[in-house]
Order: sequence, then C-alpha cells, then structure tokens
Amino acid sequence: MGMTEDETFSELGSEKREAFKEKNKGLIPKSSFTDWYDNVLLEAKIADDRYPVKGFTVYMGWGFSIAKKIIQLLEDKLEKHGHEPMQFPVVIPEDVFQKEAEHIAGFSGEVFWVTHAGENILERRLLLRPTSETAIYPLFKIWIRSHADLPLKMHQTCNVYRYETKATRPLYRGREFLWNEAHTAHADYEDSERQVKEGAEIYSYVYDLLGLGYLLLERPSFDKFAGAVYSIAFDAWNPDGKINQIGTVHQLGQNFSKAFEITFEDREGKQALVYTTCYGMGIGRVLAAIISQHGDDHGLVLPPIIAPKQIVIIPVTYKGHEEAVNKYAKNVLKLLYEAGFRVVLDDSDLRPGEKYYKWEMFGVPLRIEVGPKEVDTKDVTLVRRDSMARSKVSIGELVEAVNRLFHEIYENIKDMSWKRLNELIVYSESLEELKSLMEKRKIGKINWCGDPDCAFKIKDSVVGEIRGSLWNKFEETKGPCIVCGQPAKKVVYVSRTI
RNA sequence: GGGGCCGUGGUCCAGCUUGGUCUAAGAUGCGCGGCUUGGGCCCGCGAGGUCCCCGGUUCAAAUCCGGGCGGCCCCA
Repeated sequence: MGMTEDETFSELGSEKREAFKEKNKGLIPKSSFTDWYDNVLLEAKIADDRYPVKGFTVYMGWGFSIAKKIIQLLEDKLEKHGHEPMQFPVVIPEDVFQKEAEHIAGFSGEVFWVTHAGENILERRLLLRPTSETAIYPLFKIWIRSHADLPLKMHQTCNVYRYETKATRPLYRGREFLWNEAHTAHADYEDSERQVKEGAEIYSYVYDLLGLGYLLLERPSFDKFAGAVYSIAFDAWNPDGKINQIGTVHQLGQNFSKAFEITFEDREGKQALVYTTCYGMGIGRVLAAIISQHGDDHGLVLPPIIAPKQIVIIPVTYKGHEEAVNKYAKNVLKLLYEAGFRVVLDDSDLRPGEKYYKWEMFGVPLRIEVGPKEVDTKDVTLVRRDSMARSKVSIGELVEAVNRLFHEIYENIKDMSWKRLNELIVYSESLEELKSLMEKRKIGKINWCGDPDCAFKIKDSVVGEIRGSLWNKFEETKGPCIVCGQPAKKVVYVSRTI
C-alpha cells in the first residue's frame, strides 16, 4: 500500500500518511511495528505511557485485566507446585544489599535510592528492590533451621525498580515493572537442579497456554544473572526482529547462601549451606509478547483463556424489529453467561460496523451477531477474531460450538506463532552471512567455540549478540566456530534484543 | 554514552523555511439532537488548546536562538 518494507509509518511523508489513514480508517498496519504497537496500546486501553516520569507506565483497564489473568495462571501453577505466596517490602537497606559481591556489581549502577525522610538524611540508606534476593535471604536465614524446613519455596508478584539506561519502551522495558519472582532453598545441589527444571516447566506451561513462540536458552556465562552459577531464559520473538526476554530461571548454587549465611542442620546433625534458585517472569513483557505475536492490522488477537471478555454479542436491529432482536440477544447473553463464559452485550448506539472494529481492536476472540434473520431461524452468526471466519450455529449447539471454536482459535494462533519463529531462525556459517541476517531482522543459528572473545567479536561486527544454546535439547555442531575457525562446542542463537 | 528526527485540543496532524494576515486550520474522537443500522453512513449544534517547559532576541514568537524535559530511530 505505497509503503516499502523498510519504511515505517512515521517516516512516510504526511501526504502519504494521510492517504493511508483515509484508506484504512485510522488503523496503522502491523508492518510498521513501532507505530502499530504504540497505537494499539492506546486504542485497546492497554497502557498509557504519558505518565510524567520517564520509564514509568500506567496500565489501563483492558491491559491490566489481561495482566491479572496472566498473573493468575502463573500463581495458580506455582502454588500447585508448592510455592507459598508472600509479599516482601520494597525497600532494602544498603548494607544488606551489598553482601553478595557479583550481585552488587551487576545491579548497583541502576538502583533507585531512598536517602531522605522529610528534610532529614537517613543514617542508613535504603534502595528500591531491583530484584528481591537480598530482601528475602535475611528472612530465609531465620526461617530455615533444619533439613525438615527444606525445600522452601515462595513467590511474589510485585513491582521492581531498575534505572534503565537503555531506551525505555512501554511494557518491554520500564524503570518500574511488574513481575512475579520465585525463590527457593534446598538441602543439596541435586534438589536445586530439580527445582530449576520445575521452574522452567512452570514457565513453559504458562507460555504455552498463551500460545507464545519462544526459545528456551541457556545464557552464555558472560550474560548470566549477577551472582548465578548459570541462567536460562525464555526469548520470545518480536515482529521487529528483536528478542523479548519474557522469563529467566537461575541456578544460584551456594553463592547467596554463603553471603547470607543461610545454613541448616542436615540429617547427620551437621550445619550446611543451602542451595538456592530463583526465577522471574516479567508480566509486562509477556503481555507485550501476546500483543506483538498474535496481533494483526485490526488490533489485538487474544487467546480465549486470558481475554477479559471472550465473546461480544452485537445486536443488529432494524426499525420495527428492535424489541424482538434485543430480547433474543439478551437470551443469548444469559445462556452464555450461565455456561461460564466472559461475555458482553454491546447494545450501545453505535452502528454494527463500528462495533465490529471496536471489539476487534480489543481482541475479543468471538463475535456473535444476532439480527432479525437469526431471530427467525433460532440460530446465531459466529465470527472468529483470528481468522475472521464466519459460521452459523443453532442456539441448542451454541455452548458446544463456542468451546470448540475457542480451542481452534488457541491452536491456530499458537501454530502461527511457532511457525513464524521457525521461519525467523536461519543457520549461518560465516560472519558476513550472519551480518546480513541481522540486517534482515532474522535470528541466526551458528557454531561457537565458547570463547567469550569470539562472542564479543560477533557483537562488534554484527548488530546482534549471542543469546545462548537450547537448554532442553542438545544440538550437534555442524562446523567450526564462525569467528575463529577452531572446533565448535555449541550451537548458539544470535539476535538483536529489545 | 554518541548521532539524527520530532514535540501544536483525547488521537493523528497543517502552519514554522521567509516572525505580524494564527483570535491556530483540518481529520478523527467526545457531548447533544435527528436520521440510520448485516463492516467505520449522513445532517445539524456544541465542548475541548499553558502551540512540551524555562530563558533570550524582537515593536511583535507556534514560528528564530540557548538550555531543559519527553518521544522515536540509528550507532556504541
């Protein structure tokens, strides 16, 4: 439509832009990803970035409703696996924060400080948690007495604070962000390893319910969490060719238990240090992944499981038929409500066409149209949000049909997302080739010797960086290291990052 | 951290080069009324603005200059 692939909406001349909007009634095409994304956030009432502090974003009604559904899926699953819900304070005293050397080195550059109370300078400075290990471990030290107290597993959903120096983006990267973090302590390394697997499985379970496409990678050692033995991460694809890290799981070994002296009496009656793990999921980033992976030119496309409203009923009334149609629509509403669906009847004064566009923007999975025809034939017209496919079904079969369509919508958006991810991944045998892949916004798959110097050379010569190797599946190397030509140890993925 | 582009009613934006005709145009959205209603229909009326902020130049600043804040893109 008069726009090349590389051109973004905002780079078009105002004339072309006006022409575009005239033709598309104000909608920005998803191919202009940044503009589309900003537009959808506001139009679909997801988030408002106009809060007067840089990097701090307001969740609006529809967006926070979705966020709450995501949180609920995650919390239910964590608690099913024995994690107790807790809430730790947002402030951490400076001296406690500084107990683990690597951890401070990793985070101290981006912490917010609380230095005053009124006009008085605090004797002991406090910081806003950038993550909660150092808030939680002093209490773990108190709570854990013996092997009978282990494993200890907790989680909390809270805001954390990091003074990001990179460009902030609503939901993707904020200086305050909503996440859920889990922290566990174990009697031996084997049990903490089992826990890392459980954490990864819990996260996979949630992302799969949301139909997201992602890579589960073990990060190279130079990119692990500050203070971790190793880190694994969930990298979701993004339409602009960057990678969106939606969750991480860390094996912390005894690094923190040493620093915080978290000991227990083992079965032989001796004091020993616990092993800890932690994992975090950024709710905003997961929401951003759902918006970006599933959305289309008409706006959001939500998986039914997290849609705040799953079905919208649109009555199509004509003069003389209003009463019959409205009555019929209310019966359909009641039927679906009683069957347990989240359903809304839009009986506002807008024209039906306008309502279609509006609810498509909000990503409601199914639309039901009822007019005089349906009243006559005792059925309804169903329209899927993902494919826009129409069908008719009798009232008697409606509930069954909705369940079936929800399942089909979920399967379809999930398949499309994974298909897109697989199309993005391209195997590459030379730096030249890798560079061109990055320019085409692809994800490179390469052989690597494991030397950090080679990794830095990649970062210097192509725009992307090494994200890691598959964690849950071993991949055989197919050639020498792409940089130095020495024998390769790992197949790793390279991409731009958000 | 470096470079580029940008900031005008809720949203998208015209105006800026060449200061005055700007008491800031338009579209969309919003409110009221009418008409309509199977994909953003049409007509009428109305509300809505610190032209991002501070300072400077000038008889005069949305427009020029300096600084700040904020946004987007590219590079480290």
